[in-house]
Amino acid sequence: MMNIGKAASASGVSAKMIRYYESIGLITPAQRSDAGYRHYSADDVHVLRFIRRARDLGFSVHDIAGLLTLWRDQGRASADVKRIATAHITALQRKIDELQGMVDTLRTLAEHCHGDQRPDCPILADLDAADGGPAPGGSSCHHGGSK
Amino acid sequence: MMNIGKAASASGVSAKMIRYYESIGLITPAQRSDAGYRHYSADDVHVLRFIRRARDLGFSVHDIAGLLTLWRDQGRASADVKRIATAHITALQRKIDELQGMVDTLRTLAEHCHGDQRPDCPILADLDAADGGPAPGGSSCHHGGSK
DNA sequence: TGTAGACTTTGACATGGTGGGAAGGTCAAC
DNA sequence: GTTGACCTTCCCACCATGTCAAAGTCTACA
Repeated sequence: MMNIGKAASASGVSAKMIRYYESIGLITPAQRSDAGYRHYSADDVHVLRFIRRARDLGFSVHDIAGLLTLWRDQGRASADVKRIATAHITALQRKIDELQGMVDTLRTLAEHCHGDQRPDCPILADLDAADGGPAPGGSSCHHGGSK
Repeated sequence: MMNIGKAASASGVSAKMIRYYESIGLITPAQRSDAGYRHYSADDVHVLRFIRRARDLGFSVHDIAGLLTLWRDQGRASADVKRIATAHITALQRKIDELQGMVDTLRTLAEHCHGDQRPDCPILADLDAADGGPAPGGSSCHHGGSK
């Protein structure tokens, strides 16, 4: 049995996060010493490592709760685990695509920006009037404060 | 001149966010009517659209503050704009790589998970002992609650 | 036995950008 | 004059994590 600091370094989960996970019910409340110190067994640390690994793979705390339940359930169907994982993959991929879209746009804009002393800049021009709507007070650059 | 709701729909920035941007100093405080209602000009909406576009490209509010300053500065150097953009591209790419790493790992694990009624599951096995450290209380699966 | 230092406890507050809602004031149309 | 749509400010929530503070506890050493 070890204190929270030891459990933290052994699991890679900070003491703060261990307390947090306990507070939201992701892990069962730790045993306490007479003085109120939390005590952790090697098995507890094992659970924390599981959580840490799942977090590293980007699973939300909500997902991890599901994975932990399945992990502990000897009669689980691997299909249930796979379902959580594939849903997560899909979400991650969607996020990646979104970010990639931003990068693509920005790269294109940056490529066409000469990046020197001159003020002319396609990046700002894009931000200025990307929607093609009316650009009141001057078309692309030159905005000396609208108020 | 229009009220905040109109400015919101015209710019694509919610009224809530317009007030927030004002509160953090990203935009200058709006003019007020006698009753205290905020009033926005077409130019103000233009600024809001600029912000909206930059947010869509994933720029942080901090970055946008810099971009707005440059936008308004007729004597700016395009190099300054490009610097912000390329730094942002780098950050985005780092995030993408991180997420892609997660996806790659998860895809590999999911591929090897038969996903049927059987409990055996490489995804859980990975989470269980990914660090290769001591797995106290039983190696891979079978954890009927550690407490 | 005392004490120093490392540890633990709870609690509050911050992050970032957004949404929701409550309680109350204003405006426009009818 | 009333109704309904709008506006105001203020507070709370998210998600996962960090920081800091005040106070209590344990351990090792003199």
